[in-house]
Amino acid sequence: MTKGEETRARVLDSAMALVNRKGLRNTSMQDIIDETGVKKGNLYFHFAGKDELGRSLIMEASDRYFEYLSKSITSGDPLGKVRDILGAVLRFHRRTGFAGGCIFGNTALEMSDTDGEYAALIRDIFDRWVSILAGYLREAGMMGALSPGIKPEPMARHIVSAMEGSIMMARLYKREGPMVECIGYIEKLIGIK
Amino acid sequence: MTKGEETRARVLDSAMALVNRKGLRNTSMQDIIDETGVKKGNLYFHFAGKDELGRSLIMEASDRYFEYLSKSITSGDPLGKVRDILGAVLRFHRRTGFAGGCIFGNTALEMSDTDGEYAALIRDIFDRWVSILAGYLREAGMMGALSPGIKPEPMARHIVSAMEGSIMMARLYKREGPMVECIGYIEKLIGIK
DNA sequence: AATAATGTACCAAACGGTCGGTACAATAAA
DNA sequence: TTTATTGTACCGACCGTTTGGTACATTATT
Repeated sequence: MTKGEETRARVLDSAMALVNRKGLRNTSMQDIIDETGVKKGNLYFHFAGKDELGRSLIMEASDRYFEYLSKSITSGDPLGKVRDILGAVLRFHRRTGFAGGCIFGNTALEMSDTDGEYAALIRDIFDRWVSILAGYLREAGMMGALSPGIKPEPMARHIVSAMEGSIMMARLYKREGPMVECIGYIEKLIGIK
Repeated sequence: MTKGEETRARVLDSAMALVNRKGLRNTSMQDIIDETGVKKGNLYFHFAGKDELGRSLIMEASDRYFEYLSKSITSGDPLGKVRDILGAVLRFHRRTGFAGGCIFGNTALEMSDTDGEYAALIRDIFDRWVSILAGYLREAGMMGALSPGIKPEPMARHIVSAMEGSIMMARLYKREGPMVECIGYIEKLIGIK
């Protein structure tokens, strides 16, 4: 790792924390400068502008997120894997004290009607999450483990959607209740327990 | 309605639309001036500042929203009333082409970690929505119409939370699917159909 | 006449971004 | 083995614009 790469990584790290807490638009280049100590000229040497920094940041966050999720899968059966994933999401937010919420959901709401590029980026991330869940649900369906009348694709979309809502509520109330309850109802729907 | 009241209402109207689409922080006083034609001095005569304008706006939006919801209830039985409400929410967002999303959810995500006053305001609105739904669910429970094992309060919280998630997704994908599916799964959970 | 409402001109601070220039290590040419 | 040349990394002053907000004179309304 060269000196430049290290600087870039440090910026991305700090920026991710800032954006998660304050949102993309409300995080200024100056905020990042203040927190990292990286000077303005250098910051613009590593990133073409705020837009590129923002996009790099979202992609980096998504890489880390999916790696974390896949590491958290320990069960053998498909519905167990779904449960592992939902549990991992809960643990992730519990660790942050429900501050910041989901950086993808936040950015989606912040940018989806004003910046099409960001919206497309976020859609890809959610699509990827949906397709992972749908895969496991389909597997469960073929094994007869899925509740009757539950279709994998729509259910997977609903899981992601409902979880995002619960993350938002957990953040707003600073309580884990909304996420715990959401996971419980999802498990009831797909037939876990 | 005096001329001043009319001006104030017009500002609130335009600002609501702008904030719904672009968010509170990304809507500038200048944006409101440009859209309403109201001059700067006049705007600051009617509102002490952006903060007061924002709070007035959220409260006005919540008044309109709950009035719209209560008007949409036509069923006699409690679960029918819940269904009426969810349908009204869907119709509301269908009418906007799923642009803007939920102004309360948007503001919650935008402000909850940086401005405690806004967070409290939004929590009150969601609490009110939850208590309306919980009341109907409790009624249904006493009539034996509610699915076994479903507790009114947590379920009501989950409904609001999941609906917010689905509104976010509907906005991001510009499709009604997420909301329609969400309503379907909620109805399945509480025992409608 | 009094007050409610509006218009115009201005302000300091913060914004994203650009600029010319420096420090230094690695390589190439003399 | 010096001496040029090059490329990466970094620095801080500065630019134009936008931000929320103020001051104050002017016009309508009661």
